[in-house]
Amino acid sequence: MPDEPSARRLTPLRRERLYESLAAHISDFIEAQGLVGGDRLPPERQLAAELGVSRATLSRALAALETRGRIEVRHGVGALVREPGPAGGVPTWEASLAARPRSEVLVAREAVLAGLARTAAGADSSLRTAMLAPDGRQRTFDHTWRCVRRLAGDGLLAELDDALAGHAPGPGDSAEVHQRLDALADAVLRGDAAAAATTCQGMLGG
Amino acid sequence: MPDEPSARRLTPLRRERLYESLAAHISDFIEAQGLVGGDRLPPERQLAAELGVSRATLSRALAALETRGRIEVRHGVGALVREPGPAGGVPTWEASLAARPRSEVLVAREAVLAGLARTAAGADSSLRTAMLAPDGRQRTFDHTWRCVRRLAGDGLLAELDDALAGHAPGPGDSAEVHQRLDALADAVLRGDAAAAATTCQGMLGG
DNA sequence: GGTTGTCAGGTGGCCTAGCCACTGACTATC
DNA sequence: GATAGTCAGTGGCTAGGCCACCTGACAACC
Repeated sequence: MPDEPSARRLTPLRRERLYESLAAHISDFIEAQGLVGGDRLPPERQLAAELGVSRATLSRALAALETRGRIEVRHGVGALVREPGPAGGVPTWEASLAARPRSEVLVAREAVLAGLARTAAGADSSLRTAMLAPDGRQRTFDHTWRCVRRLAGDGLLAELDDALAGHAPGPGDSAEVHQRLDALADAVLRGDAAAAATTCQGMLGG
Repeated sequence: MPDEPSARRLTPLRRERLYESLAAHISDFIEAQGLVGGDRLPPERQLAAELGVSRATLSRALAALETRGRIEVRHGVGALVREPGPAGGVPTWEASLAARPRSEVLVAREAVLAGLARTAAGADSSLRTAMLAPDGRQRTFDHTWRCVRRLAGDGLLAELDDALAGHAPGPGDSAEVHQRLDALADAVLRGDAAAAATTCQGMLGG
């Protein structure tokens, strides 16, 4: 099948919804008027009339602006322009983590570790056995941890772990760590969620 | 102006809009039904009728889910579940949390809770006694939790808790929760970090 | 004078009802 | 077989309305 004429193919023309253009328009309006944090936008009824749209559509545009952090809509009060937070806008993982001392990141990751271990202990029994059987188990943090992560799936905790791992390295290969890893693996293997979580506590911070 | 009674000051009680709860509800529904990328949600009219809300409100909930990247709404087609991909750009707290089903947020917050409880148990002994003495202790989740949070300080875990709390409410006031809260408070009071953390496990998810 | 209670006006939240625009599949037609 | 027309189902948007909420002013009370 020839698929090369993509160069001449028309793009699907991503139709923009009215309330989305409206949101952009209002955002421009905020800037043009020089409105700053705390200033109030005109009431919905008036704004809708001036813009020539229904109040429902305008309201959706405002809701969109709110989820983007540009304004704050309060029942009985109105739509308030929001001061762009530190580093302009919505906080990102990176910004938050970079601003914290590593000790805090370690504590946080430890908590995430415990949560993941707990989740892993609740995974399917045969899966746990296949991945963590005592024989052939490698006692490095990275290996054991990969197994636990695999068992725990890729939920929000996993995403957190990824983000945190970039700002705080795992432990080394000391005898104490090995002991902990064995205990962790055994607890997960047994399906003992509480024990698995407890084992993780203090694993990184010493 | 005296400003010290901040301890007794009530929180503004962030009211949740119907369409926001609805969005969370639908997100749960997607997960419960095991819908994956490309699957279609029921049409708006039917969904609205089943959920007992107006179509306008339901539509707003879907719009919210769309801006968060959980679904894609196409005119004339329907609402399609989106595969949770990297989805471009720097990940923000909001985007990451909103794109996840509430169950995952609960699990994550539980892990954070355990970490904070553990930290609180390591706080200064006199502080712990002052805040969590058995007499005069209020057994609501919010109150006990505020004390633990205060004891744990405002590190990265606290920031995480704030972010997560916005996307998954705490537990109610059942007898089982009260029992857990008592156990938690006692563990923190004793300075038993492991017990404090263990008590938190399963507190939110049941 | 300061405090407290009341109330009306303005605001957003949500609803009902409906029309319009878009999409996709089906069906004649050539 | 390919094409064009048709149609049912879908989301987009509008109009008008009621309700819950917040605020500020004002009156009543200490």
